[in-house]
Amino acid sequence: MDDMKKISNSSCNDGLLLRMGLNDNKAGMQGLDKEKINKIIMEATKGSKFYENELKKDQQVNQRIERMMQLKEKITAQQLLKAQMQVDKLVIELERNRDLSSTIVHIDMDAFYAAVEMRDNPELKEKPIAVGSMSMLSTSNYHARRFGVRAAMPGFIAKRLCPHLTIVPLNFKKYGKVSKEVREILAEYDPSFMPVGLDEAYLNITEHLEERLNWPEDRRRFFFNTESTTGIDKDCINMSAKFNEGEVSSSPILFEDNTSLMDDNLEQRDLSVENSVVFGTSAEEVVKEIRFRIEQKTQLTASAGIAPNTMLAKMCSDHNKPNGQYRISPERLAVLDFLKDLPIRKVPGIGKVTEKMLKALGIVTCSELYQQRALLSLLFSEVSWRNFLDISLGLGSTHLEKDGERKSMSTERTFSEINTAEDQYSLCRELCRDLAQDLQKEGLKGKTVTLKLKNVNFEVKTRASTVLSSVSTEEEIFTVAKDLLGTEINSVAPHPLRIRLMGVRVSGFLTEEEKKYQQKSITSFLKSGKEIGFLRLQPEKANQKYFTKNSEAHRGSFFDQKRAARQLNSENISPNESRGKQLFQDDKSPANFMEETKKVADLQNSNACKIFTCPVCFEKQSSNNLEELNRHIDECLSGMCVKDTVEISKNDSSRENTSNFLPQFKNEWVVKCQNNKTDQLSGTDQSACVSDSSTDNSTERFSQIPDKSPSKRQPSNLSDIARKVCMKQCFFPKQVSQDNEDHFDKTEDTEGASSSCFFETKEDSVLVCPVCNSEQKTTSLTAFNRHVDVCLNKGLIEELTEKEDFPTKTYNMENSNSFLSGGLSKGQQCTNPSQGTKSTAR
DNA sequence: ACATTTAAC
DNA sequence: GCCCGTTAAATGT
Repeated sequence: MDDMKKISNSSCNDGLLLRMGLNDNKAGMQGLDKEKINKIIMEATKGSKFYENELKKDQQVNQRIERMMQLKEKITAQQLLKAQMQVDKLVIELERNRDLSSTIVHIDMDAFYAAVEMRDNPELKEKPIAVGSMSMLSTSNYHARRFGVRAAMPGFIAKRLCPHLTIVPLNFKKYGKVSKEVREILAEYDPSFMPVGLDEAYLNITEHLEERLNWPEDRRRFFFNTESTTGIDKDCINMSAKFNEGEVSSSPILFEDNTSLMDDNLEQRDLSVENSVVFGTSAEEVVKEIRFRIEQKTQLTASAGIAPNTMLAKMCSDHNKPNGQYRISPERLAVLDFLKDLPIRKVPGIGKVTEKMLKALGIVTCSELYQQRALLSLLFSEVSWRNFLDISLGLGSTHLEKDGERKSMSTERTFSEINTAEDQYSLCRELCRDLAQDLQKEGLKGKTVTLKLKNVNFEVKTRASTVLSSVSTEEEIFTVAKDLLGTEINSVAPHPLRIRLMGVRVSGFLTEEEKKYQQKSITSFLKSGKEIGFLRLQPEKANQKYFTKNSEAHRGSFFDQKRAARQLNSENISPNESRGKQLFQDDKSPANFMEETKKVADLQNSNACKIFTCPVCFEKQSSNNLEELNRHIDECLSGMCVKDTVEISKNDSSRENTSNFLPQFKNEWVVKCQNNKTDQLSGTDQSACVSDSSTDNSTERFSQIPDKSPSKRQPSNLSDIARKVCMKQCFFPKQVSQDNEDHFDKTEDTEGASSSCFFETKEDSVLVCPVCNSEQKTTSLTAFNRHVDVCLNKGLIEELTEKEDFPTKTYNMENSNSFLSGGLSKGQQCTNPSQGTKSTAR
């Protein structure tokens, strides 16, 4: 299937058109020669919008090549020499680490979809067929290939090449079922084999080979399925017949590969038991066995490659297809010999464009690729030329890594021209609906929505937008996508946007930890929070702070639980008093939480409240939809976050306040801001953010004696409070453990009116440390703060060293700085250690 | 981070 | 008349 692909869209590239020829035309089955195929394709395609666009793309590639050639002209002999030395140093290193000890197998089903269709409908057996539609073919059988009918070719062109072509519609369910059958066999040889699509797989049979050496013969004996073999084309693909005829080692298709002569050609194949065959213990024998079993089980044939790494294995499976296998023995020279004259286009990862670019440099084969290694290192990016070097040395991955988490999900549709905005929006909504469904199936939520459009001239555009709160429902995705669509419609106005394809993608998925937080995020918070915040109490300052804090941090159940407990308490304790030590000793029981949850539910059902005052911007928000309100608050807060960051960089005193008191948080904060930057920050603001974090030396905090007058600690405005609140919430979850939970609860509670405790306390008073719970005589607020600070850090270390899933050293204070900056530089999601601690999510 | 391109099946 | 759908990664800005 894969080398049919190479022909796709390359009607102007005649070099590729006849690669696949099976020269043995059967009686009555005419094929077409290369010129004829080319001519027909050209006639069918020339002048079309599609073709025009192909030409345009081709021009772009040519320009790219031209730029490369200009770059090449400027390279001096000196530079080249230097590059040569550097690259060759690397080559030595690579050679030293060459690993030939693994045995990797690549299995590739022959013309898979077509073969399945032919199996299930004997009428098709002798005919040229293709699977797909008039607009696009997925694959074709070998009869059809003689006419130049390939995968990724539109059906209508295929029909011109081969008027008798039968086009069978796709039936993925069926292919999936067959694929599963094959995979069941493969799993026996490598339980962690790696499927690639429905018709391909990589296996690492290194272990199997070792075990197999001790296997008794009977364990390597397999029986013919006489039923399934009867219907198989004896001339071409019936392995069973070959075994039966005893021409096992001389079979022209299956065993023609020279490697089978190298190690086990003398092996006695035991056919003594009726209708059975015993396979040997070599890699070749294992692969023959696999292919035999696949055919017996599915009546379909497979090709296979055996080599020391995946790249070579894949190239090997292509070498003797269909229904053949090939092995590169695990020796350096065997590898290099295989590559010597191999066209680079045969290498997985080298596509049409790369081929063309390299050809412009006179590179066609892998050995030429090696010869030009120095030049390539000067013309291509590091990743590219290193990859080229690996290719030319025959290096590849020697183990199969299972594919990680999915990174995006999308859906797109091609249709006949749609040019009214109305239709486009409703189509967009439909796509969002489909995508939302798929996302929910996998429980995914993402932060980036990408809209893809292809206009009637086949020009493709993508537009993306990253939002603060992740999206997963139709409505949420559509909200973002429709804006993107609107922008595009406006950009061509007053002309209509004429499109033939639309797609929607969601990416930037939440990590597992983020998901946990998300489950009980702002929405659930406000559902419960509104009871005390919006219904019961006037939006006084203290409450505003409270909400700002809680809604901003999308943190989890810890806060929900604490909040619920506190709410009960708040009914007995007036918000303006007892924020000191008394509060620290309050009892919170799990039962309270349950009660509270129930209350919240009741409240929600009652739908009592319609007008809220936003605790951030103070504007009245009329809505009976909590989600909407939450979104508003979210936006308000994020806007404030950004403003505030700028403020931090400008206002030294406020920055010192925070960094002095709870230095850890600042990094958190910056991470948050960085994530928001494109929405709100200019470039300079961004850099302010980054430098802010990089200059924050967390080790200093222990030695540094803060010298801030209490008045300077006074929060000056709401955003200042919000910042503290935000930072604090990022911080607390990672410290929470069964034991000291309550202490933190108190701390958090205090934060609701934090100024009364930490900023307005008279000197010489006794304060209870919210961390260690001990009484601290404070001569100055600074001293008390310092104590809390040290306590917090101690707690942090203890907490984190208990967690097995995170390397302790990462959170060692001496290293925390580099850890945090490392996290920042990646620009990834919050790399806060709290993400890894289980204590935060219950 | 976004947009586009390349490559794969 | 008629040219897919989905994902990942590299590349350019």
